[in-house]
This record gives sequence, structure tokens and C-alpha cells, in this order.
Amino acid sequence: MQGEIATAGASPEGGAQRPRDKHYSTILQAAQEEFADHGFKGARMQAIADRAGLPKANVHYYFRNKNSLYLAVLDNILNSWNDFFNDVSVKDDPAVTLDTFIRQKVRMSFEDPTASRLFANEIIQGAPYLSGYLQDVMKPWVAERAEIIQSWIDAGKMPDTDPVLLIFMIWATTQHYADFQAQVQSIVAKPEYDEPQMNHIADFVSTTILRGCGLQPPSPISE
Amino acid sequence: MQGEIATAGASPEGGAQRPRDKHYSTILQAAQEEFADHGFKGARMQAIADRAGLPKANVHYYFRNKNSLYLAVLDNILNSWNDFFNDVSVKDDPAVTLDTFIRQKVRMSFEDPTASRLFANEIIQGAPYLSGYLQDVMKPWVAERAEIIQSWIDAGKMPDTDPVLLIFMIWATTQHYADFQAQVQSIVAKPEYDEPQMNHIADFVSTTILRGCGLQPPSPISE
DNA sequence: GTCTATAAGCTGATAGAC
DNA sequence: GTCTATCAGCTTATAGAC
Repeated sequence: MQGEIATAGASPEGGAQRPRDKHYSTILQAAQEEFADHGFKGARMQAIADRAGLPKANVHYYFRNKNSLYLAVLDNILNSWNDFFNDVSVKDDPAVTLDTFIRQKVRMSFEDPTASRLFANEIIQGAPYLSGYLQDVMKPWVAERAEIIQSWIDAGKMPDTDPVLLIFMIWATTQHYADFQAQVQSIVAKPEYDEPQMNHIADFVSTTILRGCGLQPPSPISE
Repeated sequence: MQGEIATAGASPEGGAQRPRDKHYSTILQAAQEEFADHGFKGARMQAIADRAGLPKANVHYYFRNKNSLYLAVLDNILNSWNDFFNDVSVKDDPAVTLDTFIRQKVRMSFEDPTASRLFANEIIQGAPYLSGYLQDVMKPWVAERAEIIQSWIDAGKMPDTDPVLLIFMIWATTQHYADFQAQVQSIVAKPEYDEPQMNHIADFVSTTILRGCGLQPPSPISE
């Protein structure tokens, strides 16, 4: 669609993207929240400026227009999402690996829910800016992890299952707590997420999914 | 927030809401798609009119304004979502009941994904129009189902688990295929959902979740 | 680099002819 | 009931002073 992310090259040097000034990252964060709350079309540049505590024209000084700001936010999020479940090999233990992956994902949902919500908004709305990313980055990523899971199955380390659907299930159950935070909190009647709640959820999700694919959870809990 | 759904009384008579004309439901459907794609703020009355194949003023003839149209769409969706997992009692078999519930939810995701996406948009964006519904309808609904699951646990029909988190897991995994359809289809490389795919997914989700809470799936598949 | 003022275009809503 | 024409207000983006 109108200017997709170009497989998003990682940041030039090691550190964070070295914002030209502190304002750059402030605006990026403000934009992430606004886009997460209202989607691309619903987001307002004025609202982003307000969240950042800056006049609107200042936002336009750092980012050419709404479109490029949105792409910058997406790029920022996707880069921060690498390094999860990445360095996995056939030799690893399925239960330990999946447990670690699930707990990392739950922690991400709790620590940066707006990033997850922004991504969810983009996908729900048909991924107009990310269809290239899904094809070029995410699809191969899934294929590689699915291959590893399949190799575990072939090696008799775990019972037969659909590796791709297993990855979808982990995504769905973990991201749910970021994306549907309003619903979850309304039902469990807690104003905010806290650490014990996160651990309880991580225990439940990991235990249930691992047992669900016939694996023994590495650290048995609550039973 | 600005005019919530008032616990949404069901339609007066038995049948569908008896639209004043065919246009009424046409607009409702068009609005559902537009709101699902862009959220409340991002949706455009002109786009809804275009989708319905009507001039914009005609839309305003049937619905006072954007707000009331959005509420009508939400009301319509929520009413159609009743009667699922509703008539369940302590005497029922957990495996059969959960399996049926999961398969119904998967089918809904495949048959009316825009309804699910619209709801997802609303929740992701903080449930500004549905916070009352979550509190007044959904929270008690979950509490009642959780009680039944807990009674199964107490009766020794299934191992101990967190009933509320189990419901969340079923929601998350089934709705995922509607809400993240763009991502799923991009990764499995199919242009559209079809019946065999739906059955494969329903089998996987049901089998994995049931086994995950220590239940024997009622109709063993693929293993 | 920062910010006020404003241009140019879009959007929700309505008036009023048919 | 239907639809063209149009208004008032909002939204993105920029010009230009500091």
C-alpha cells in the first residue's frame, strides 16, 4: 500500500536509534500510544503532539507527515521484537524452549502493551502497511521455527502436532493480555496488571500449552 | 463514555430486528465492515455509504449520526453472540462441552470475521463504548461459566486449573483466526479460509486445549 | 530548532428539491 | 423515502517570525 516498511533494516549502530534529540523518541512514544488507541486513520496529529507535550508543528519538524511517522513507529516496534525465540536449534529441549518463549511473550504483553496493540490494530485492519513485512520477514521466521518444532517431533521429543498452529496459539494467548487488556481487567476486576498476576498467567499459559502438546512443563506449578 | 450500550435488550419479536427496509440492514452491514477496518474514529460515513451503495445523506436518514450507527452495529453483534456456551450445567461432560464451545467459536471466527474484528477494535482501543457491557453482561457471564468449570474440578471430572484463564485462552485462540486473518493468511499462504482449513484448526485448538487441561478429547483426530 | 498563524482539504451533518 | 448541494468545523500540513 502507500509506502510500506522495507523489511526494516536494523538500526545502524549497536545502541538505540540515537534520536537526533530527546524529542524524537518522545514523539515516537506518543505516536505509538495514539496509533495504538485509534489506528492509523483514527489517530490525530494534534493528539500526538499533546501526548508529547509539544506544539503540532514541532512534530512535523521531526516527521515529514503522518504516514512517515506511522512507519517510523512500526519500524521501531518491529526492530524491538527481534531476538525472541531466535537462537533455537534442533538440539534444544522442546519443553524448556517453548516455556521460555511463552514467558518472554507474556512479559512483553505486560511491559509494552501499546506496542502489541498497535501491531494488532494494523493486522486487524488488514495490514495495509505491513503486508510486505508479513511476507518477507514474518513468514520465513515462522517457517524456520516450524521446521525446528517438526524436527523435535521427528526425533520423538514430542508428539505430533501442527507446528504453525502451535505458534499461532502461543501468539494468540500471550498477546491477548496486551490487546484485550480492557476486557481482561474488567472481568478480573483489577485496575492494573501486576507482577504476581503476570506470573500466574505465564504459569497457566505455559503449563496448559505444553501439556496440550504432550510435553511435561519444565517447572510444575500449582498442581 | 459517550452513550454506551444499555445492556442491549434483545430484539422485540422473535425474528431479526425487522428492519424498516432492506436498506437498514444493508447500511448496518456496511458499517460493520467499515468500523471493523478502521475503528470508530477512523471510520468514514462516506465510506459506509459507498460500501452500502447509497448516497451519504441516505445513511443519515436511517441513523441520526455516526455515534448511534456505531451503537446499532455493536448492539446487533452482541445480540447475535448470545446462546453460546449458555445452557451448560454441572452435570454436563467437560470434554464434550468445551469441545463444542471451541468449535462454535472457531466457526464464528470463520463465518463472521468482521464482527469479531469490530469487537476487537473496540476492546483494543480501550472499550470506550462497551465498558458498561463488559461489567454488566460479560463479567457475570464469565463468572457463571467459571463456576461451572470449578464445579467440574471439585467433582473430580477434570484436574485443577484456572477457569477464567481457560475461558480467556479459548477466546484468544479462536478469535485469533478472525482478528488476525491477514497475518494468518499471509503466513499459511492461502488467499481465503475454507472449510477443511477451518476443521483442521478446530481440531487442533480443541485437542490441544482439552489435553492442556488434562481432558481426553471426545473425538480423537490425526493422532 | 521552536512555535504561532493560517492555508487547503476533508468530514459529519443538514437543508431542501424531488 | 431519496438524493444533490452545501455548510460549519475539524485535520493535515506549511509558511514564516523568532
